[in-house]
Amino acid sequence: MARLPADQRRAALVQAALVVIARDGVHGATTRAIVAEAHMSLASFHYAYRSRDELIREVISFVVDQQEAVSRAALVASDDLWSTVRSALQAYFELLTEYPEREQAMFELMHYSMRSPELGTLPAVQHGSYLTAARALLEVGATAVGVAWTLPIDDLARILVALTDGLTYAWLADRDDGAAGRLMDHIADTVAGFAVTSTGTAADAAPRKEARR
Amino acid sequence: MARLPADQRRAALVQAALVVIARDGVHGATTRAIVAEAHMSLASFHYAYRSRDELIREVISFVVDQQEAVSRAALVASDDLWSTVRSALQAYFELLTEYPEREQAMFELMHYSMRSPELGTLPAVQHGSYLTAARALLEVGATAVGVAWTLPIDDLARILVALTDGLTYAWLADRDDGAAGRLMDHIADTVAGFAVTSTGTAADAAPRKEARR
DNA sequence: GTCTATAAAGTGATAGAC
DNA sequence: GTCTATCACTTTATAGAC
Repeated sequence: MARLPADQRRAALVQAALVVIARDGVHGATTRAIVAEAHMSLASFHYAYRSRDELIREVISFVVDQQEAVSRAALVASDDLWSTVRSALQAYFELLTEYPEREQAMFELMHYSMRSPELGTLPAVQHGSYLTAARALLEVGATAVGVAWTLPIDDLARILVALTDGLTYAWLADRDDGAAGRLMDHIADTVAGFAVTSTGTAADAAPRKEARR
Repeated sequence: MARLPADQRRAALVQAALVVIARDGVHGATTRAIVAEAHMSLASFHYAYRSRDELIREVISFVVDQQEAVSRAALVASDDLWSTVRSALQAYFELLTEYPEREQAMFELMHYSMRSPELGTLPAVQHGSYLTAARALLEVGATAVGVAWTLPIDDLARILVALTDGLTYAWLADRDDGAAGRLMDHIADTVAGFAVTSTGTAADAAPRKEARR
């Protein structure tokens, strides 16, 4: 194996670990499986990392940071609020259906952190980053369409995250695309239902609302 | 160790496994840890079960069945729909805060099943039982108060389950009781918002709705 | 820095005495 | 039916040659 600077080797191991975790779960992400994925020897692993836990810790930190960056880039405001939310959800859902193992890996990493006394603080950070991303989406959507929220944006962000987590969990369990679509419609309804036009009072920023049912 | 009929020994091992999984996670639920919890020898385990996986499979079946029974018993209709939903959520939430490890164990068991080709069908079953429980709650609540739903009850059940999963997940991550309470208020709002009085047309079965915000 | 070889401990499962 | 003792294997981590 070529000689690599330590930090570059560490980065390669983090990437390999992500692949293995997505494929085999956190449980299957042994040091041997990871170094095989990275085409390294077992000793090289312990040259770069003191222990397996130290690597897993860095994997979690990495996905938290990355998560924040990705969701920030996914914000593209449509012409109306409902469509903005709905298409953002659709984009996420398509990512989910294309790489289900990846989303499942996120859940598993979170549960792993919760079990580790040393990593116990990371789930709150990870969830906080989801809330931050949701708030950013809501802010962009609101200013783009010119509406305000009828409840604290932190509360609305939490509702949005809860619904999205539930959507992910349900789809991972039963893979029902149709039900997922109807659930996403409802999520857009919910968000749009909390909007009022800045000037007027009613919430006609949502073209779809709960009609057609 | 006393001589036990096989099925009784199997039941004891399932219970012990649940304790260990709640305490140490699915990963920590080794055969040795489980028999220690059950005060048995390692050989007794393999006398009752062919393999560890066979036990885990039965553990999952057990929690799915139990889950269905528990939620069926928790249905006590209040005077109005909003309160019925809200108090059912509160009861669940208090269970969650008292035994967080138990709820986390449910999630972990589900993820474990998803990774196992042999157990791959169980997550859909487990999720289906959640949906069934939610539908039962909605039916009891509706008939007790005399309302009908403005969308298919299966869709509403899915919304309810998604929100509850999201509630659980968020609280496990950040342990924010206040935010959880506000989220439960919103869930009750959502459900009540889909109700219409059987005679009239408006949905004044909900005393709280989205007001006071 | 990178490798092979190996230590030390843990795992699921089984043999065989009682 | 229940036990102790042990097999065969995998795990993380390290020693030491190069």
